[in-house]
Amino acid sequence: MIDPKLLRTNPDAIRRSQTARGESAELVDELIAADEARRSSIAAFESLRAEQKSIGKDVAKATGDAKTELLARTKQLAGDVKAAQAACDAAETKFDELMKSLPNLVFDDVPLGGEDDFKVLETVGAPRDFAAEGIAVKDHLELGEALGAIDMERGAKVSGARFYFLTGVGARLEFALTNLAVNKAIEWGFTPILPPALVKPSAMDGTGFLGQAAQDVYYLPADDLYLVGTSEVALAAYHSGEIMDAATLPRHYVGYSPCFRREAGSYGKDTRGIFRVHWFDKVEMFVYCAPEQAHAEHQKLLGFEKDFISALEIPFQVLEVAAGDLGLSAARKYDCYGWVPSQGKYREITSTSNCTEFQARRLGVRMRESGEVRSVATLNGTLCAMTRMIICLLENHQQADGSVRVPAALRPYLGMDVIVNPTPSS
RNA sequence: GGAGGUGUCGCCUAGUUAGGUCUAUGGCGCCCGCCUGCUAAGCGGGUUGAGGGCUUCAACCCUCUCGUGGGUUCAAAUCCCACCACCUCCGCCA
Repeated sequence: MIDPKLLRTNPDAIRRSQTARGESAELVDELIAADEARRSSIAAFESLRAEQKSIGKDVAKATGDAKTELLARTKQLAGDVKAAQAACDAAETKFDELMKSLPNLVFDDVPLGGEDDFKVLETVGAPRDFAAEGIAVKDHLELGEALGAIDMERGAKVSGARFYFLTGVGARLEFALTNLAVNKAIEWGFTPILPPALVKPSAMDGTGFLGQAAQDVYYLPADDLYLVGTSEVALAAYHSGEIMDAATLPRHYVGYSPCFRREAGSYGKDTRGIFRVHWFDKVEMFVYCAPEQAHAEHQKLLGFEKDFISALEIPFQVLEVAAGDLGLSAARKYDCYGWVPSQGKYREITSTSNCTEFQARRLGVRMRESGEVRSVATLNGTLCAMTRMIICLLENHQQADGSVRVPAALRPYLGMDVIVNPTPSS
């Protein structure tokens, strides 16, 4: 949720943001009307309530006829108050609903346009010239199956399409990546957290995943719980309803959790291997900070992502996502796209968003600074999404004989310099 | 899953049996002042929180707030219902 005061102080800023996102600006006028209705109904209720309260005290003191008389008056008042309260609730509910459907304010310098209008900020490293090395590029699935690392067939047998087993060195790769990522994050000052992967509707909604993204979310009706699509959800809701001392900000958390995505609407897209799956594990960074610190924190998160990808020696590009492709909560988003040799292109492996106060306001996360209370800003960023990182590792570091070179940073964690074909087995 | 208990303003706590100055008691802590070589102790005063209004600031005003949400009533911390969290015991379980 954005700051409702903006409706009165600077509605044009909201209109501009809506236009940049390619969404209707009419919502702003609806909101202004709803805000006015809400405010006047509150004022009406409050004055009635004040009268009722003061008469109530007289009743307590009065006796005999005077009391009977007062009681008759208060009875009338009670009905009016009840009606005013109902009107008030209705107006508030309507306003809140509209307000919740309004996406975050996009920063003015975010590139305009949609999915394909991202801006490439930087290219780091260069793809290998496999042809010059005389290597026929294999994709991650071919490599992974040969190495006994990935088992898609049994994934489908047990759980269905877009499920997989990581086996042997595949499983070890995930453990190694997880430990490398978490250890790096700890060095950077993050507090590691293992968050729950099932959350209440309030957590899901507060982080903005129940809007247009709702059809991509797994829901357990018997328990009224959602499976998270990212640990961001639980990490953001972690401090919900709390007021934090400003001196304790910024707070850096690094979470590790499974991520569940229905991938509705992506049928037929990226169907091979583990690129687009219903479940994967991810190490995620999350930051709570004062709004004025948010931009600097965002740059830091991006820096950490670049550091991690670089350590794994994956060529990549840094993109700034266009306004029309931002989620509900983000005011700005950077993606890192890693090189996927078998596809001959860069594909998304990390994403970091500055959500400013949008999520914090929905979740009631605030800070107290010299007596003043206001919303914090939240930011999130992928450190390591396992499946996609494994794809990049296998493909970029494959060698002519089908083995895979292990980048130096990962060797101590994986315990090997090169991943070679195991002795054949079923 | 079954049985019982608990939830009050930072922490502890009185109030719930008979609904009404509860505009919530007291202690601890904290803040200000006095006193005092310094500190401690002592003495006096202040201290629920949130949202909104007004405003240069301060002051001030309003609403909400006794786990949450409903209900009864002129009036609810107090009565009724539902839910949530925690604790104890039983059962089940990695």
